[in-house]
Amino acid sequence: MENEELSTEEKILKAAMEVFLRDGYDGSRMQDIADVAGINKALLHYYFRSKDKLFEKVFDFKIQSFFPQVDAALDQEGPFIDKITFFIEAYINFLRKNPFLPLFVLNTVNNKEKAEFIKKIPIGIAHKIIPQYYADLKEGKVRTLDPAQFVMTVMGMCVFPFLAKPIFVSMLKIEDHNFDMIMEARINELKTYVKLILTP
Amino acid sequence: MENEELSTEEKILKAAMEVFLRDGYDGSRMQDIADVAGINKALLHYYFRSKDKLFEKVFDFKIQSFFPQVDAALDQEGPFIDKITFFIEAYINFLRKNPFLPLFVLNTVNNKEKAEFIKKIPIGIAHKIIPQYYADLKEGKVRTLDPAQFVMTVMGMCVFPFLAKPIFVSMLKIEDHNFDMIMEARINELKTYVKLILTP
DNA sequence: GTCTATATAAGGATAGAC
DNA sequence: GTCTATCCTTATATAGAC
Repeated sequence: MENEELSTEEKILKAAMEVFLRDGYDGSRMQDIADVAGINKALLHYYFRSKDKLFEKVFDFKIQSFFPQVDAALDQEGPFIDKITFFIEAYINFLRKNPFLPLFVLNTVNNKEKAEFIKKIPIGIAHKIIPQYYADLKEGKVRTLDPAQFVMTVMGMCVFPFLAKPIFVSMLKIEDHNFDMIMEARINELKTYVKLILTP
Repeated sequence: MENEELSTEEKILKAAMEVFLRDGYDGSRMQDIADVAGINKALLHYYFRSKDKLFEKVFDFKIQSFFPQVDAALDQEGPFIDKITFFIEAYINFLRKNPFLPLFVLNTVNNKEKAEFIKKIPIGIAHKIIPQYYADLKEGKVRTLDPAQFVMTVMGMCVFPFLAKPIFVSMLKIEDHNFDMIMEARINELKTYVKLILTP
């Protein structure tokens, strides 16, 4: 809580990220954000005018730390299988540090008031990945499958445990602090899965 | 809209399901539910006392139509691989008819006010599936892997496209009505994937 | 820039007539 | 059981002093 060095605007943004990600837009209160920031409610409006505008700033910031970083894993040269395994590692390691982000993003794009936020999401994965798949297919390096289905599968394998963490913690009877270890181990488990799926 | 035959209580429940599943607990308004039900707000409280109580009824009802039906796929005898492929088919076909249910459940169990609702979820899959996996492993019928990780994977493969539907519709540039066709095709695609992962 | 006090609106819940 | 009218709390937003 070394907020001493942050400007008021930064303190507000930091607090807003914490509260919006934890409670969602509808479940968040401006008063809660002010409390976490250690300032009063009026200042939120002084800096950001409205709850909507503050939320949009938080969403923009989080999106920019999310998709580009993970998509970058797809940018380097190499065979399709390598790109995918690299993506899995980057994605899960990012989620281990940002476990609430997936539900936050999914709620936003599924919210009828916020549906146009989908435009803010830079969805590079399909474009970057699918041509590479077909190139490798021609060379016999990968099995025949539907690359769109495969992309959905890989993303789901990575993200879902973070979304359903309370259910898995309860179902598998694990301690909360064990969860991160399981996610770390999951990286290699998923690499094995995708190699089995992709190798002809 | 043949609500004529329904009792008032049933009309309210039906409307509450629609609104709570679409907008979430925090995003839902008692007035919206009353409007959808075609009655006035006071009647909601007459029948269900409070928003919390109404929500709990909706959650209970949906959970009872969800987990038991899908878990039942795991109950019949047979090899592990067959159970999994049967589960995939039952699960995806259920989700095609209930596309909003996953986000609704995940938001509920991740909501700090509703976290104890996790106890209502009958999580049979781990108990039913993991012993069967080890039995088949001894007979050399399945590859060595971590069954807990595998369960998370299968669930994620099935559920995630429904959670992220707006993103995939945008990313893959598909029409909204094509989505269901893709999910239908997904059943066989996923059956192939799990066979590749599981077969020694 | 930061605070306290307050305006204004929204939404859950209830009272009371029919 | 069903309605209209209203209460009361909560929450966003603003006014104005410092």
